[in-house]
Amino acid sequence: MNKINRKLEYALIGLKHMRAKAPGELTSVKELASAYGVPFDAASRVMQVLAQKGVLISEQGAHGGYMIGRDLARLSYAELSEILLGKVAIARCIGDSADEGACEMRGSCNIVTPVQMLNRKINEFYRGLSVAELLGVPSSKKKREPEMPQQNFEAEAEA
Amino acid sequence: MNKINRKLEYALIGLKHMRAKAPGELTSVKELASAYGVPFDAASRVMQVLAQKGVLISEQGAHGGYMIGRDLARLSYAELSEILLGKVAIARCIGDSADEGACEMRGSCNIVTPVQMLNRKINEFYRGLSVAELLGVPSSKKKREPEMPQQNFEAEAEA
DNA sequence: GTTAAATACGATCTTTTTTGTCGTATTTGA
DNA sequence: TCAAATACGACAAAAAAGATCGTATTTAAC
Repeated sequence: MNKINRKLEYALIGLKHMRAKAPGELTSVKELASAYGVPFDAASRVMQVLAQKGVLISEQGAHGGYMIGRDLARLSYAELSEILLGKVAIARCIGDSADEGACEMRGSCNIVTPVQMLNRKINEFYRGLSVAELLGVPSSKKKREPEMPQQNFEAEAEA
Repeated sequence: MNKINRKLEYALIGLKHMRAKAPGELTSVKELASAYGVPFDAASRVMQVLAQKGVLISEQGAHGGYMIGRDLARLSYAELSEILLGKVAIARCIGDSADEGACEMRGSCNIVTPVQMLNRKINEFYRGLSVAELLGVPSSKKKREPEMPQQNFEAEAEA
């Protein structure tokens, strides 16, 4: 669950759109659909999930809509991804505890450790990347370019 | 194409297995299938592709098989992934030139830049990570004592 | 109060992607 | 000549992703 899929796209599109608005101003899904061509139902579902998790705040009824409910500088890309797609797992053998035994080759697999390490590195990177940063800080603030955790696969193995 | 899928798994499993062998010693797909439970046909095709690209060297005929054909320290994970899955693309709008216009939302999309930035970072990371490193360098830490018995199939499994 | 516009959400259908299998040809050592 | 291996195109099955439908609920405006 690593690739940016439609859910994640719709989330980012919506968040970027809403971030440009005045505080308290709402955005309807219809607005997103007509502005970006995203499918109404699918995008709607994504916003609902984000609202459940507090990333967005929803107002029901006529003139309802969504607005940003959390400081995006304190929302990591990892967290956003987890909300929509579940834990960041670069392969089957990683997954949530539910899928833990998903791979039938466990036990005879000789690459469990490498895969786990790679997954950990990706995770660290995603966790250190805020959604605000990803979307591009609109103000004049200096943007910190987060780097992938560099090399040292062996060195950090026991960290 | 970012996630480790079966193709990449079979490739890594095979490479790790072959790396433990003496120079010139061949590994048949049948051997991989019985040792790790990987499906013969699927794994076979992966090895064929790797052989076409010079990562492996194939010997046909009876007693044939594959052996490593390139220094894995100079083969990046990015390159391996590209051979099997095409260019590393974290979203549709990135892809190979063929898929370039794959996303119908281009033109109205407000997150092209963020997605490209993220893709670039991932790419850099994958490009700086060698397959040797990923599989765990069997050097300093795990230096093998002078020539243990060679048929160490089971010994390789590290799960 | 009725209506219109919006979110809420379960269920299902469709499409796409991934994965595995089959059939056949070719190579090569014994 | 046979057996064991790679080579490879074509197809089938399975899984995942994505979109849509139906209905309920909320709320502002009239």
